[in-house]
Amino acid sequence: MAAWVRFVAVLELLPGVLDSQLRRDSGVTHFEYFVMAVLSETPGGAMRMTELAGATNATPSRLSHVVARLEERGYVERSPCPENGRATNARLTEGGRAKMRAAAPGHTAAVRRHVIDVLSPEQVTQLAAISDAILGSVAPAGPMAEGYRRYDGPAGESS
Amino acid sequence: MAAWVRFVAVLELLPGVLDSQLRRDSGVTHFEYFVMAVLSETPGGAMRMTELAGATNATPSRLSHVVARLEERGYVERSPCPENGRATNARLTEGGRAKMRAAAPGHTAAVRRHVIDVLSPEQVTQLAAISDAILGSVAPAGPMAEGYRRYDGPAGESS
DNA sequence: CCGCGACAGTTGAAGCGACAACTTGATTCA
DNA sequence: TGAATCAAGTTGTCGCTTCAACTGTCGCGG
Repeated sequence: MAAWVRFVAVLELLPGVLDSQLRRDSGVTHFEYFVMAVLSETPGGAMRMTELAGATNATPSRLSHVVARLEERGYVERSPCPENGRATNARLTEGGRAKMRAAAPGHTAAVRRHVIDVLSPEQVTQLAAISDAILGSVAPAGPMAEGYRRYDGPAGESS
Repeated sequence: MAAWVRFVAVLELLPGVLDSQLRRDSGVTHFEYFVMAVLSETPGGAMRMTELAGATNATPSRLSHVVARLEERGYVERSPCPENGRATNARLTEGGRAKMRAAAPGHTAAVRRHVIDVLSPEQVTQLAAISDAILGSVAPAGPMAEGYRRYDGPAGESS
């Protein structure tokens, strides 16, 4: 029970801290940053909306709103998929890539300072296993099933 | 960084799952439930707003809005503090207590199903320690007291 | 006694996310 | 072929959180 109360506090506070840092320093939310980070790591530079929604653990609706805002600011471009008339491809623009380059150092520093650096290497490993276990019970019941699994294999370079 | 990506997914998905369960089964949000839970555990049954904000990791503004909604629904009552004219005491009503009794079983079951039961006892202990460490860097003045700050500026080294 | 700053809490506007309804393109099958 | 069905996204609305500004109170120095 004590563990749960502390964990709830983390769930409540940490997103706000990360959001604040990115918004203050770079004018983007953490989720916007994460969306652009995922896009910046795709080989082709473009990704279909549903796939992007799965990779970012977002509902299609949320992703649509966010990408619309990012497009308005010139960080992302949307274009209808040639092969699939109902699909849409999202692609990071050069401006979006520049925004990422500018925002990444501050964000990674914040993540390290608030999470990674305060944990021992074993605790980081433990956190990965714990997160995995929780995701296993939460993701199937959540809005996005199986989406997080695309991060199972390789160790990504995001954030 | 693989650990971080998984943890971000948990931060993104878990609150939504808990919120959904409580909202669907009991018509309250997770934060509303948490506020009432803290109130229900106070010896006197009442608590100052600032103290309650600290205990629930919320900003004064957020707590004010939430308590106003809870008061409208008859779950909480506010009364000016006799000793301190500028302070306000929040107290759980009998209706609020009944709401808690009705909502608690489903919520604790959800917490167990999605978090506690999928972790080993050692992992629960590890999660408590990890949460504690993160809280230490995220809420420098401590979440149970005032002095809660959202972001205290860049202090780390950029890589 | 009065003014000034800090404290406790509230309020209103703006932004973001959830939910549901909708549009449009693909698929299935008789 | 053509209607029923499903999939991919989008949109509109509503509720919650945040931010800044505000009201009222306490404490203190002059």
